This record gives sequence, structure tokens and C-alpha cells, in this order.
Amino acid sequence: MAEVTEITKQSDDYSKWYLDVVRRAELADYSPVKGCMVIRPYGYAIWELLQREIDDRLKATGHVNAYFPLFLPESLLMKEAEHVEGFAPQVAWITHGGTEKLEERLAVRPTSEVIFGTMYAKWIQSWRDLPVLINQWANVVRWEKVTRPFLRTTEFLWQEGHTAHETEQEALDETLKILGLYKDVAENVLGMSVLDGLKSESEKFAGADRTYSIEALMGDGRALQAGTSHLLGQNFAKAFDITFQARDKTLQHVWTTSWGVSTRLIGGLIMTHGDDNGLILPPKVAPYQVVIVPIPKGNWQETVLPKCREIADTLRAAGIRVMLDDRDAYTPGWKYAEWELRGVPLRIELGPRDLEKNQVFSARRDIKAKAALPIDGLAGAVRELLDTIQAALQARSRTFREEHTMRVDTYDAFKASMDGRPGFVVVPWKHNAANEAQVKTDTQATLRNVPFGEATPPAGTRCMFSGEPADVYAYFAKSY
RNA sequence: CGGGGCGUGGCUCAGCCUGGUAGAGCACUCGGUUCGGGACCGAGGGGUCGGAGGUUCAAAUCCUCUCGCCCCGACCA
Repeated sequence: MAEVTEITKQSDDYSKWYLDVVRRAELADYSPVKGCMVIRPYGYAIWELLQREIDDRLKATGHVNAYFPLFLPESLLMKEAEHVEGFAPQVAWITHGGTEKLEERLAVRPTSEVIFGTMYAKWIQSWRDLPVLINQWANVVRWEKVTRPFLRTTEFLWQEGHTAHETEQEALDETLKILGLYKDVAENVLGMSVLDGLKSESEKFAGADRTYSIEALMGDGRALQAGTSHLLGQNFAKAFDITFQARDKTLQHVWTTSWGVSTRLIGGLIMTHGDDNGLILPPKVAPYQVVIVPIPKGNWQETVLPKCREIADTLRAAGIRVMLDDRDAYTPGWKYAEWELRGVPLRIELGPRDLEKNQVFSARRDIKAKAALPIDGLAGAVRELLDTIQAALQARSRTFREEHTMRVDTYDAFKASMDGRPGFVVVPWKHNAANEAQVKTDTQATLRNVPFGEATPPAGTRCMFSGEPADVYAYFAKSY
């Protein structure tokens, strides 16, 4: 099984490390547009692999894709009171079309509940039309004050699902089903261990009844909200007049949900697995799962290189994504460092010595393990190694999260343990928005969520802050 | 938006205090020798110092304004 390696980096340098990896691995670059980044081909290839994993799962659960407009008339955005209030500070506005001033300003979508709501009101008449399960892949814009590549950018790419249901229970089932889907993708595709649970009232989405999230823990001990799924209740249905005639002939409002994950996941990926040599990609989202580096010695172009091509073809035929790095301008050592920086999970070296023995030399990116592999049956061995790496990264992430989760019972102990960036601190808690705000003021820590897997406090357990009987065990952390 | 820091070839930075007309390492181009953990030798190309204004015979250097980036706070996927 996987060996567990600590990947903590100095918090002071962590941000620099992160930005360095993003740029040097050619994932993204700053653009002339403030707060906006260019996702470079290598970074986009990761996004495409991730998209496919998510999209396949959504389609398998009955969802379909569509595309809704980028611009939202101001009047639409104003319809749901809490929603407007929540998003107003972050909206970018279009005021002119060509040279003419618009009669009504257009918002560049920060999220699309209002346009989905508007269209659903037109499309839904009867209980027979339900459920409506539509997803869209799109860009959205939120005018953030502070930005950081992938984690928070002014414009970002995401997937947003918007569904309408006959009953609250159905809507809740959908909300939870999607959260489970996100957890599945985060853990089994990205190898990023997450806590799935319920957000507090003060952290929930503007306009939702309830918000659920998956929360990951980054290498510097800060939490990252990696995906959210909202039970919107009838709030938007009432604001947009989305009604249907029910089985009992009465006219009722639908129950809606919305949910999304974004390119932020790539930021999470980097900070979950990266080390001092750069990125480490789990095989499932690695644009190149294997890089083959020929050792250019003697007449290698006639001997080693053809064998490398043959191996590349064999691996590709087995469905493995392969890069054959036959550039002769760089030495093997340079290539090793380069592809490690870019996170390729497995490297295969082939030189004259290997050729004689009918073997290749392999090196794992996640741990410094090298091994000779016979060329016969190589595809199978590589497949197995990739699976091992995928599992090892996932296990390491889980272990890291568990080791950086501590439990305390009193506010003094809480404050003491929140010094620095310890990871998650779990406390008995009685829900109270004002107390939550005070905790944040005192310690910078926020209530990330209450995980489903967490037990209910036994009777008599006191809230660490108020001393009242505790409702739950809440997970606090400093976050991105 | 508040506090702090920084903008000099593609990258990292020196030079600024004590003005005199731009440097280093890496990267890049060409030739050659190399290549099992970021090779070496030789020859080259590339910047007017974030932007604007001012002081001065003379500004990367001094002054004013401005833009951008980074860090720390308040807001967020």
C-alpha cells in the first residue's frame, strides 16, 4: 500500500510556491485583464479530463446539457431578494451597446438561477413535465477584490446545474445526489479527500434554504470549498412564478436546486498533491500519464528511438496517454525535472542498457521509486502502476486531512489550536450566526461545514462557544 | 477598500541612498562536443529601466501623480 509522505510547506512560502507551480508547469498565465487568467493548453487539458468525468456522471443520472445567455437584465436579477443582496457587490454591468446607453443595464452572469428560473416558468406546466434536470458548462464573472489563479478569478469556468422538482423531498434527494457525485469526483478522480456536509446558515448560498458543500484541506492547512449543492426550496419558484398543476389538480410551485463546481478544483488539485518539485497529477486527470524519455547515446536514433516509438504505440493502444519526449535539444536530466514539474505520474526511461535487457526503467512521480519493467507485458504493468499511484495519492490526501484534524471542547482551547493554520478544528457547536461571526473575528476561522459522517453530540455536550447544549460537531478552519 | 512591499531584456534580480546615458545569472539563436538527474565550449540576438508629468546641462536613480502586481486584513466557488 501507499507510503505516506508529509507534504507540508512553510505557510510563508506556500503562496509563492503555488503561483510558481501554476506558471512554471504552464497551467495558466496572467493576462492583461485584471483578475483574469489565461488557462494554457496544459491546464485546459486537465480541465477537459475533469469535465468529461463530471459530464459522464451527470448524464448517467439523467441530466442533460443546454446553454443559457451570458447577460441577465437587471430586473431579473432583482427578483429574488436574498439573491440580489448576496451577489450585488460582485456583479459586472454592461451599460452600453455600441455607442448607445442601454435602457436597462445587463448583468454579466455571476450565476444563472434567474435566467433558468425565467425559462423554467415558461416550460413547466404540469407535474408530468417534472423533474427538469439541466446542466450547463459556462463561464461566469464575479468582481472579486482579491484574485488568485484558479482559486479565485474574475471570470471562471464551471458547470452549473439547475433542476426543478415536484416535491421538496425530490429536490433534497437531488441536492444530496449531486453532492455525492462531487465527492466521488473529488476523491476518486482528483484523489482529493473531502468532507461532505451541511453549511451553516451564514455560509449558505444567497437565496437557498440549505447549502451543502465538499471541503478539502490544502497542503498549508487551509480549507477549500471545492463544490456546493443548494436546496433552493420554493424561493426562486415563487420569485419567478414557476408553477405546475399537481397530481391532485392544485397549482403549486416547483422545488428547485442548483449546484456547481469550477476550475477552482484545479487549484485544489495543485495544492492537494504538489510538492517541492512541482505538480503531481493523479493519472485520471493527467494529460500525459506516462512520459517516455529516450537516453540519447551512440546511435540511439536507430536503436533506442524506434523502440520508444513502438512502446508509445503499444501503450496508446492500451488507452494510456503517452508523451514521447524525443527532443534532442534537452538532456535526459533536464527532461526528468521538466516532466516532474508538470506532474506526469509515471516516467519511462529507455537507454542502450535497457534495450539489451529488453526492459525499461520506470520512475513514479508521487514517491521516489524507480524500477525496471520488462518490455513484454509493459502496458499491463503500466496500467497497474497508474492505478497504484491514483490510489496512493488519494490515500495520502485522506491521511493528511485526518492528521490535520483535531478536536477541542472549549473556546480557549479552540483559539489556542487556531494559531497558525492547523487544518480542521472540530468542536461541539450550537448554531448561532452571531457567535460564528465572533469566532471569525477572533480567530479568522470559519465554520466550513457539518459533515454527514460526523456523530451527533451526546446529550449534555456543551457548545464550545456559548456553553448551551450543542447541536452538532462543527468543522472550523481558515479557508481560501 | 485599509496597512505594508515591489515594478529594470522571457524569468530571477543587482544598480537607485551619494544623478553622468544599463548589468549579472538563467532562458533564447547559431556551430560543435555531449546526454542514465536540470551538460560544456565558442559566437550571437534582445531592455531606455510600469506610465505620465516635473526638477536638472544631464534622470533607472530626485519630486508629484497614476497604473499594475504581491503579502496582511474586510468580501467570495
